[in-house]
Amino acid sequence: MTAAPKASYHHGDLRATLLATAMQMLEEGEPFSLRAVARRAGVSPTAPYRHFVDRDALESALAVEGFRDLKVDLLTAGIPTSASGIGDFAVAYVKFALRRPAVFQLMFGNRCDDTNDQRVQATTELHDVLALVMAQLFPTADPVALATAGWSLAHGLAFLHLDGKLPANDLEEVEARVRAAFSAILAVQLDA
Amino acid sequence: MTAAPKASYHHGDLRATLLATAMQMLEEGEPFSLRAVARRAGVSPTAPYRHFVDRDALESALAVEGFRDLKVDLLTAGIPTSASGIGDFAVAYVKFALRRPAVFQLMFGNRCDDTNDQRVQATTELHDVLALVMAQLFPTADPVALATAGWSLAHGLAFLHLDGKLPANDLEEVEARVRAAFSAILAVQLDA
DNA sequence: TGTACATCAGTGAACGCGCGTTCACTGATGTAC
DNA sequence: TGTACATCAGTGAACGCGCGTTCACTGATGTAC
Repeated sequence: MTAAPKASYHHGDLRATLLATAMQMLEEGEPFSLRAVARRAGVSPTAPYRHFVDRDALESALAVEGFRDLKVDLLTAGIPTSASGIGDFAVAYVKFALRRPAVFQLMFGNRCDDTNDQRVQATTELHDVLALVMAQLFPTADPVALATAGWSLAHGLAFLHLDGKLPANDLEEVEARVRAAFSAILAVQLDA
Repeated sequence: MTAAPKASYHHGDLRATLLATAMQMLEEGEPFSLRAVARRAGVSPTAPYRHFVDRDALESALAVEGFRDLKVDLLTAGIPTSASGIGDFAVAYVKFALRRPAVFQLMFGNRCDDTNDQRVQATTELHDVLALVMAQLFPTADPVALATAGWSLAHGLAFLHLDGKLPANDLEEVEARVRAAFSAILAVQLDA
């Protein structure tokens, strides 16, 4: 599985190995640290500094990978072409969060004030795509507000499940709850 | 401001002082640790162990305080009696999160599998209240699903703002976005 | 093609840090007679 | 009311931990002549 494009230097491709190792640790729920990643990659504690300026740089690179993967998951679920399609989209989002909680945390659970941070860029991109989708689905509504709402709803469901505040026994239960939440709120009939 | 009900023992009421100090630190964004709290309270690093079995016990007590305060904030905003009232409720929720991010994190950003954990109890209570509210507002809908949706939407908005994924310059901007999100999604007209 | 040199990926020892927690203690407070 | 004692809140030294990061290094690889 370790793709070694050209076994050139000492290790081969330590940068890629470190990223893969770190991602694996995140997925296994192991506590994450530069030293721990190096240890697991079978390399000295300081070797990562040849490839990442500091711990934050590694984290950032992992977050970028996470955003790439999330994008793939969402596109695989399919761009919504109907109101019910939004449910599939949201389910894909929440499932990603539950399958890779530590990665999701890394992607979203950080201040990242820096406007140049790729994490902020990636979320902006997601928001924009959602707005386009909403504009097509509901031509009469405010697409940006709808995009914010849809995203926030999925995001809230993801985090509440992640943190055990909405208890569920299995993934199907979660999926059903996500769909129910979206259809319930979209179906609301306002009185006056 | 330090209420000393009866100056009885050595300190007076160290437990309360520790809680207040810790809460203050959280609100100031200071890194939180047992030692740091003790230091700031002017007491030896081990004194807290007379009142909290371990670090987690202190955290838990702080979270409980947080939930009490959040409840007060929400009730002050007023139980919604109309669809637009939901917006006020959500605004109060998000404002709490932005005003006291570290406390909010402590309350929600934790696994807490333990069913007896007061954090889980508090969230269940919140969910139940919301379901009652929804049942009164929209008698024909599924109140539990609507409660989940409303809560998740507010929760998502809170965390996305907290983590800088929905940039805003001031509180008013956030408030406007929250209201817009709620009214946009509640106003959606489904086609078929 | 062969040799001398430069590069730079990875090493290993060491630093200072703050943490949670233990332990035996001390000394102020509360209580029994 | 006064004294002897028990309680137990807070102390202070010490532990082991893993962390991020620095530094001078070494030795394999790539390159220029």
